[in-house]
Amino acid sequence: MRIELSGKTDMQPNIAIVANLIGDNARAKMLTALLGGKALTATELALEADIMPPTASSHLAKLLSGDLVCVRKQGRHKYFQLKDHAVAALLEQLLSISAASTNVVTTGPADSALRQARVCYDHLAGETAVMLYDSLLAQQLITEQLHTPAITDKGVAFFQQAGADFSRLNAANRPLCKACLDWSERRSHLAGALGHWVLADMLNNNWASQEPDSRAIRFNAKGLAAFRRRYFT
Amino acid sequence: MRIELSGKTDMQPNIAIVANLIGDNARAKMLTALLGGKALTATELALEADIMPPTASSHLAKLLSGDLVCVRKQGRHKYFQLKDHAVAALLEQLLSISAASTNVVTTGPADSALRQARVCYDHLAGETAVMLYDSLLAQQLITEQLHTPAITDKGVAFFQQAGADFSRLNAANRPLCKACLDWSERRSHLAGALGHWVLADMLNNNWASQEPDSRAIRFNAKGLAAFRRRYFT
DNA sequence: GATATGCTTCGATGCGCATCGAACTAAGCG
DNA sequence: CGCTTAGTTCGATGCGCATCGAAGCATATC
Repeated sequence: MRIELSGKTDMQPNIAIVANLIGDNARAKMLTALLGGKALTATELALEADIMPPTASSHLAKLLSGDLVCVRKQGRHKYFQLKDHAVAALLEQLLSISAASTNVVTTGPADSALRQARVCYDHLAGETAVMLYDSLLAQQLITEQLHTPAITDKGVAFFQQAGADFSRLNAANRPLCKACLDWSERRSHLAGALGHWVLADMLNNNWASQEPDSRAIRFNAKGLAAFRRRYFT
Repeated sequence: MRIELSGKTDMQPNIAIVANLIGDNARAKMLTALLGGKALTATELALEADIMPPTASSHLAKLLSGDLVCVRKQGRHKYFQLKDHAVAALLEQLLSISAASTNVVTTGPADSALRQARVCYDHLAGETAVMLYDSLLAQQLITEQLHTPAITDKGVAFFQQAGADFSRLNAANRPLCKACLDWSERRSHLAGALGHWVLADMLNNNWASQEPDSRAIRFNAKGLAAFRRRYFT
């Protein structure tokens, strides 16, 4: 019969609470693994910290309630990442003091084609998709808040000129813009109706094709040029 | 004599060790007390942390071996202070995160005084310090690149005229100019040997004084005028 | 010397919490 | 509708460590 964290009676320095969260060996390993910027699943983090899944789960729950990490659910996976830049900065400070060596996690398969571009459900994923997402953000064709993207007026004009029919896109019973967490890059790429349109469009234009028996997308030379010309300033 | 901590065989993240040191709330209280910049004796720290001297002694031994504090012996007194600026910066980072997480209302007068001007280890922090930093930049007494400040020739002349002895400042085993991130303002202020000199100078001139049992700095009327006259065009 | 004060070491105690196995829920796959 | 995999909850266990009283040093003052 314990009082949960919400009922912390004494206003003790929360600095101790935060530090104590990082102060556990297993949790520290998880956090340093997350410092790479990539989102990792609970089991990957368990592996990284050399502990069993139940233990990891308990630790992650604490890190969540301590606002050091956040989580994005996707299917039966839960991807964890550092809450914000302040947490990352804090960890870097700690590292600079303790001068520790970090072991980096290697994510994703060795298949470089898959890594570069592939189909994710109905939209483009992989390194190319992540770069695309970043470029759309940089050109302010979309904006992002709390990992949820939205199209801008400028973006609507841009995609209309490219041939997108927003009356149909909006009619679809699904969000127009959605962020999907990339399997190999562990970063956001564009999903939703608009993400689907981008993929369908590039396939229709014969800029690229899907390899048989694979999710890999292979650009042809002319198509890659056209793709770049359109989306990368 | 124990060699436990010194004999950490595993190259596991020392980050956990350091964080764990801060993670105990008695130790956290001591460290935040030391963030005030004053060297404190073991018993004062025990009082600060609300523990008995034996407990404090044990904690201080750990903080020492963890290189978070250092000690100066004088007679039968032992004065403790934070080891270096990195430790102070780390603590401020922690404060900024834990302050954000709990975000209890309370913008009381005590808080606003702290927000305005306070001691950060050995230099001035808070709104006033941030404004000072900006003013020094605007007058080109210092320059900044990638968040690392440096003094200009004009700045050297300025501070020399104000009474600073650069032969001594440079002799100190620490950088002359350093940027410290302010937790309340989220912007840089001046640290390093020069930052220390500025604080020491204004205290010596009786422009301001440090409130007892607090990190807050309170200007008197004449001092504030003098401070403005010197640093703000 | 004697006495007081600052600090540390020692030993005993007890709470906190990290850990894991087993059982359970959730989400795909066929 | 089973089968597989991801993740969580639960209960039991045990180690770590913060804590304090009492005694031991050390350094002062008289």
